[in-house]
Amino acid sequence: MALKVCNTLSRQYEEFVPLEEGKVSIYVCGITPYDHSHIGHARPAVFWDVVRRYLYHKGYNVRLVTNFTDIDDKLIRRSKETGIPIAAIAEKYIQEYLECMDKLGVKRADVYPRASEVIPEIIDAVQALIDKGYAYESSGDVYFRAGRFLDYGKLSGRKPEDLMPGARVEVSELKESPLDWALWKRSKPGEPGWPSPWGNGRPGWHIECSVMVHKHLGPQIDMHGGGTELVFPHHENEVAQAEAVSGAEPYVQYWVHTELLNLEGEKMSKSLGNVVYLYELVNNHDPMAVRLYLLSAHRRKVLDFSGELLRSAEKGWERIQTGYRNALEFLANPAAQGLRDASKLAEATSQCRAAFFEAMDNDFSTQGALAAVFDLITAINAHVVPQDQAVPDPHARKRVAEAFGLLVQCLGILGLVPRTAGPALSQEPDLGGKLVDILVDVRNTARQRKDYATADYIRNKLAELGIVLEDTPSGTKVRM
RNA sequence: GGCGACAUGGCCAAGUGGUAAGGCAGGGGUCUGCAAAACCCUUAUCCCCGGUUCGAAUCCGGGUGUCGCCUCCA
Repeated sequence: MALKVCNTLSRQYEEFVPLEEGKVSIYVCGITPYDHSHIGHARPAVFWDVVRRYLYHKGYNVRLVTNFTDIDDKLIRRSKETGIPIAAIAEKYIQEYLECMDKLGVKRADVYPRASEVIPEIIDAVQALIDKGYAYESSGDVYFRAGRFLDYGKLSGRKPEDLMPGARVEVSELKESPLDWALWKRSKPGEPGWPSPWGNGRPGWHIECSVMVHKHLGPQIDMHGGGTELVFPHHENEVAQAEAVSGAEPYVQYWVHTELLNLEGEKMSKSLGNVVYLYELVNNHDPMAVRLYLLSAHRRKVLDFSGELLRSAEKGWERIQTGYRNALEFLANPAAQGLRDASKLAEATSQCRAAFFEAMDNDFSTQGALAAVFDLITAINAHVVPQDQAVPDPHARKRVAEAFGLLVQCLGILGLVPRTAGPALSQEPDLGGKLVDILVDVRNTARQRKDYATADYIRNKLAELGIVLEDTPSGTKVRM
């Protein structure tokens, strides 16, 4: 099967062929750590984590680089307001971001370069652009001459002449043209700066990414990601800078953008006060349910966030885990030798396998892949039944192992990790587990006496503590 | 003003020409002391109007609507 990717540059689905066989280089624009990360930041992170896992599954050696913009106007402003050094602010929010990513099951990137670490490389790139006539110095600032780059506008589909009228571009007498952008900014008093051939200054925003890509991945890369709002001007400018410096074209083979995430229909904005912070979300909800929610729509569609949608994902995630446990318990029990219909389970397994990989190959359609997972769960639950309802079958264990193996593989690619806490607390030697076991015993004794008032009381009280009791033909199950 | 995306059942969401995946919610059943979980059954002709085609949610044209970008932003 061939992987197809919808490329922002061509606006078409293209078969994925890496520059170098067996290797994939990916750069994804990261965050500016001047405040708490919000749910929107998690979308590209989770999406690219899945891409990375899938490419790995397909046998590629994947190298992923994501930056932190730790020099920026917002950080400078924040530092002035609070009196806290820029580096300390950045460090705090970078750590918080990484902790949230860990909880969401996002694997760490191979490199997390920071703008402040590549100042020499940035100065070299800016100098190279000046030398080639693509940039000019003006009162201590250095600007990129947009008009000089003939392909300017090819990524975003904009023509330079369209951008002039009505556009709210920054007007500056220092620029030759309103379209030009700053590669290097002279530091004002009190602002951080680094010595350069043009005086004390700091890098403009766009240049850091091109430089980091070049430094960590080379002049040309396979995939570049980020939110759609970055297509113009950020990525457009990046292309111009990178190709002007290196002469290598295309800078990026596949531009893969993720759509934005809205909050109850509106753009998240601090001024509106409708921001959902990631650390709160991840601490108050099962991070895996959050992850499932983030994967519930294709990356190129706007995703809306609401409590209702999160609850929906939480229920769905519980369902997946129930099926997972169901198969696991069967396999853990050597006496289990029967299924409702072993051949149907086998058939369903192979259909789900095909559907899952077809969806993933189709521009990483995680929602389609999830549909296959849910179908697999349904098949497992329908056929892995209590043994008194099962039909003994010599292939039963093999069939369940296949289905479970596929489930583990699919969840692994999607990065969804079921709770590993055993199905029964009795397997855990801690005091709490033992106490619950005693209560379950007491309750079952009461049930035998038909003392349902006592039985329900115990069940309800445990439920209040988040401990769920389920009576099944094979005994009472305990779930946390 | 320019560029672009999207409009599918109560909510969310697939579908890249052949007769509508999946999740949540709802209804009916099975199971259960009752629950829970699970399983089975059940709810759509795809914004509107034209056109192309044997055949379109899927292609083309025109409307209407929602949203995003063009200024910091995942």
